[in-house]
Amino acid sequence: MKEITSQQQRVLDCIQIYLKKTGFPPTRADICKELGFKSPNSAETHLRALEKKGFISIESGTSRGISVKDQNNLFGGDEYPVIGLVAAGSPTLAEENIERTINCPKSFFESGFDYFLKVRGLSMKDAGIMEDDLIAVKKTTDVKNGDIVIARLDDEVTVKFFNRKSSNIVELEPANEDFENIVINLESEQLHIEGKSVGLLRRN
Amino acid sequence: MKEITSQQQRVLDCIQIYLKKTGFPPTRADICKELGFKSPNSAETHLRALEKKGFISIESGTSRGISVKDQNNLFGGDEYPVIGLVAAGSPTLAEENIERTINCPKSFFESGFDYFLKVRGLSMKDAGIMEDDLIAVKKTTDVKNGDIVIARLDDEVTVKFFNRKSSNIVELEPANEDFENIVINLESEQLHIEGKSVGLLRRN
DNA sequence: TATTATACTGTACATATATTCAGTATTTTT
DNA sequence: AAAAATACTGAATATATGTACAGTATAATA
Repeated sequence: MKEITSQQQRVLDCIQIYLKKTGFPPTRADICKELGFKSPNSAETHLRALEKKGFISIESGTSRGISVKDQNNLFGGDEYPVIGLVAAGSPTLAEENIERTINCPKSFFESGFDYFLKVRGLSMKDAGIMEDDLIAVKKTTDVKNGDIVIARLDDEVTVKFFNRKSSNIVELEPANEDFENIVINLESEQLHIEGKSVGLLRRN
Repeated sequence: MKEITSQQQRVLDCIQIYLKKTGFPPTRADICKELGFKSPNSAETHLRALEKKGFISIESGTSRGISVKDQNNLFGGDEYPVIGLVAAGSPTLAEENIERTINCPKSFFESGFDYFLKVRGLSMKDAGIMEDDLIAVKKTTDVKNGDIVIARLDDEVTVKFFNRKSSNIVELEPANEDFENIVINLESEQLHIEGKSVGLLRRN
């Protein structure tokens, strides 16, 4: 980041104050009005200088297309996708699978996570996981017995307790007596671990 | 704040995401592009509806003159206290009752909320509320039958389903067959509704 | 000394953008 | 049953806005 001149600093301050007050960036004319310039080109040249020095970026041809580069990332929030637990197909992050996104601090769930998975059915109800709950999923294949995992068998995606019985046998256990354990022989069947649950979010 | 429709929510989300990504609000055309509308008037009417309902404000004659009202602003979170569900005494926000705080976007749970309550016991397990879960509590006495309420009887604080049987009789119903309904005669006993659950947060 | 950066005024114009009007259709409320 | 709200398409237009061009002047740099 290069040195900034006092006038450029005034323009940068002006942009930030305007943003805070109105919620959107100023036009060239707005900056002129605020700082007493009489030509929009005064603002323009300052903006170009600020862009060149890396303080802002300007979207060409776009009204109010100024964005201040954030060196002070205060909230560290992020948009996390919500993915529907489709019966067939893996819960990829492809756009067609994303129902919506949720803004949530990065460190909201202890180990960090990658996306929310919307739960279908009640197979884990005794673990307190109900229909339409959002499970915070961390993408990993490093799971231990007792972990709640997101597993894929062929094209079926399911949320269950993970339990490795032996080197070749894995059991996926529901938390609902109406459902049966799923026993998988890794020699004859393919089991894909998408990730594990690191938290849960429910909105009434 | 009036009710928002699902399409209006999509538009509101779109604005927030666009803002986060670019640093400035979208135009009508931008919204159309994002959401697949074919006429800028589709975005316009949604924006007017959102303005009328108080979710955004629009500066007339101003390009990208959309600002999201603070109470809906997903960015810039707040610290919310976590209160232990002590067996005796009401869950006040007094400092000695606050275990810790959690940074969380203001409108993380739809209706807004005031604090997190840490759950003790399993009396609501069939409603998917487990030990150590954090219930997002909105302070209100305006509760309907079927709501999950935080109620105080003498010095005992409890989380239960609310069910008004008649003008004088209220039942507090657990979601666990090992527990009994609590029947309260409002003429002889004091029932204090601290608030209701608007969401739940679990961290593994 | 020539060149580049800074710091402006002023005019002009293409286009980005808000916004109105005219329709159609469905759902919700009164 | 009527009215209002929701949810769009499509076309048209006034204006808000970015941006280029033509100048002037001073300070910093090579």
